[in-house]
Amino acid sequence: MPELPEVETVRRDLSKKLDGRQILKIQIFDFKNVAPSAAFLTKHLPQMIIWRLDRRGKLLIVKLRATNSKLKTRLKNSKNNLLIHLKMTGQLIYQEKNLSLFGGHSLSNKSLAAAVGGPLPNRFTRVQLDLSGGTTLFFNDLRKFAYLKLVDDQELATILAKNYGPEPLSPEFTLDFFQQLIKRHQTNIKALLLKQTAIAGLGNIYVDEALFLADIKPKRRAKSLTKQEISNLYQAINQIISQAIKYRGTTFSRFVDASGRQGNFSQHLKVYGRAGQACLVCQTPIVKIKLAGRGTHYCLKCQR
DNA sequence: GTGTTTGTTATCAA
DNA sequence: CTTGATAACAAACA
Repeated sequence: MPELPEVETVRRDLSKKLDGRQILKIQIFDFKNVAPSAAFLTKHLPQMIIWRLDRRGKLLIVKLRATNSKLKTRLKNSKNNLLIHLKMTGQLIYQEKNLSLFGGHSLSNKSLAAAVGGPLPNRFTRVQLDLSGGTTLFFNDLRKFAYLKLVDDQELATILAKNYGPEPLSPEFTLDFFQQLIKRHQTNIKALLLKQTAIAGLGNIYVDEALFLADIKPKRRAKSLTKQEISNLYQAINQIISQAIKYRGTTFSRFVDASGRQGNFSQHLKVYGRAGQACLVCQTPIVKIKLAGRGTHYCLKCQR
């Protein structure tokens, strides 16, 4: 379940590998979640150059540019932003020329094979991009939720403005903003933190972790939080997100980085996935309930 | 066969 | 109009 830290890990990895590379060929094996259409991408992506990778919340933005001036003119107001959303089980895996991740070299191991699904391309590969220098980018997705969408600058601006609130660690995410956001909502605090239009980037894992760190029960009405609690939660969110980025994200089911490796933050999780196990602070068993339609983990004693 | 997993959107109610 | 709550989607796994 890639959330902000996982997408940021992929963005940083891929940025080093992809910046300046040319797209030579695109093969689309699954057409369902490709926009505007598979035919459009197949026609327009080849020859484009990847010049930068951006991210907004959980959305990865591949900035493209044309290779020659003729093409540039034609594409001036054209679709040169490739949006990639990994949703639940999407993966972007980069492979060097003649160097399979499974070819018996050092990275090859069982957990890697399990998370990726075997040598690439495999049955989970939805799109394959052949790039300059003999390199390849595989877009894998077990469940078909993840998508690719090619848009122009105008569409991109609209999408970002409409769907994404400020994100943790950004200048826009101030304590003042956070206090006002929380005060004007009646819903439970977990549902609010999950809402991307309110705050972009948090998902189920980091919401549970941040609420534990701030000693706040997920079911609490947002409005009922005291000024001190809001401040604690604000700090908890920033701390969890920056730690998770530092540890290259959390692998719970299938997240892998651009080299197919799992994230290291899993071992730092304090409540997510620990139902029935002792709270690391007070030893009370962690409970699991359903809230906002999601599995929700918390400590009955620590979180009020 | 059943229940579980979650990011996001659709839908409906107030 | 906004806000809130819930179902639905997808596919594999225990």
